[in-house]
Amino acid sequence: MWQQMVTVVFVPLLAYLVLVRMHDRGCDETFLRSSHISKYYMKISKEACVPAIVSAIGLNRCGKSCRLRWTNYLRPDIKRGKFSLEEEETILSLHAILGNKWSAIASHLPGRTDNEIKNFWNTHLKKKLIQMGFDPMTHRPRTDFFSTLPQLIALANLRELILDGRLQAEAVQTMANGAAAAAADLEAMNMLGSQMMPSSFPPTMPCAVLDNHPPPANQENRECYSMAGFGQEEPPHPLLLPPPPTEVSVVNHGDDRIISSYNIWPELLLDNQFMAEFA
DNA sequence: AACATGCCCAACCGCTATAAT
DNA sequence: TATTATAGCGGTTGGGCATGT
Repeated sequence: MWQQMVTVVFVPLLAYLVLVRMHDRGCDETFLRSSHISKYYMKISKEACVPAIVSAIGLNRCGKSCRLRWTNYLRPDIKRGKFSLEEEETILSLHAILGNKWSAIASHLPGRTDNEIKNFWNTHLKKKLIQMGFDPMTHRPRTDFFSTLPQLIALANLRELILDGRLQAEAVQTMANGAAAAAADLEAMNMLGSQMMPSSFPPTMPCAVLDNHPPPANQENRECYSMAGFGQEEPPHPLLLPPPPTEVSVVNHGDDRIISSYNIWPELLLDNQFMAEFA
């Protein structure tokens, strides 16, 4: 009886005290990673023991704070360091499909927390996309005023040069033609943009639905953009687009004969609940 | 050296869903 | 069934640090 109590109650409690205390005093990461005691906390954290522990050791953390600190920082399987190119590409691809579903994205990146991915997105990837001229939410080329600002400034500078008479007549003619074409393109893009996404985005026009499951929002956007013929001349980087529906075949175990096949949105392939029902 | 600025990231906040009582 | 506690999630904040002036 006493032996059981010691094993079940006191050892995990002691382990957690040591873990938190040592970390709060700046214990090194190697200890946390190699230590087997952290696994006890994995068990007890699910059992509402945290508030008792918090009050017992006088930490300035509530249970919730402890849990967050564990999941986002102390957990031994957390991967540290910079994101690799592969991880970056994975995040971009998944974000195109899932949007700001950080936990869903994190589930496909072992060792990375949703918080870490969210921070990486907000501090790096989002800016990167904006600099590249893409809307970070839709992964589509931006059509708003600020995204075309550099081109507008270039046009304004060109006009100044022409008015100053600093350019040769022939060069002026060539550049002016190009500028006029660019301005027409810009105007067309902006007109289309204002028609497609005036105040409410994503657009609400009806789009294709497969197998009674609505397509992901980004896919819906893409369908609508595609129907409007938008962005067809300069397709965005493949990593920025959600992938098309995937064909899934149901095969007979006996003779490998294909019984039937379905088109399923990639987002649903990542959805365990849907796949369980599908199976 | 002192201050300003910008970046990074752990932690916090508020909300919803779920479990326990 | 109603209430309370906890877990999980996404958005946001603020402190520490590096760099620039």
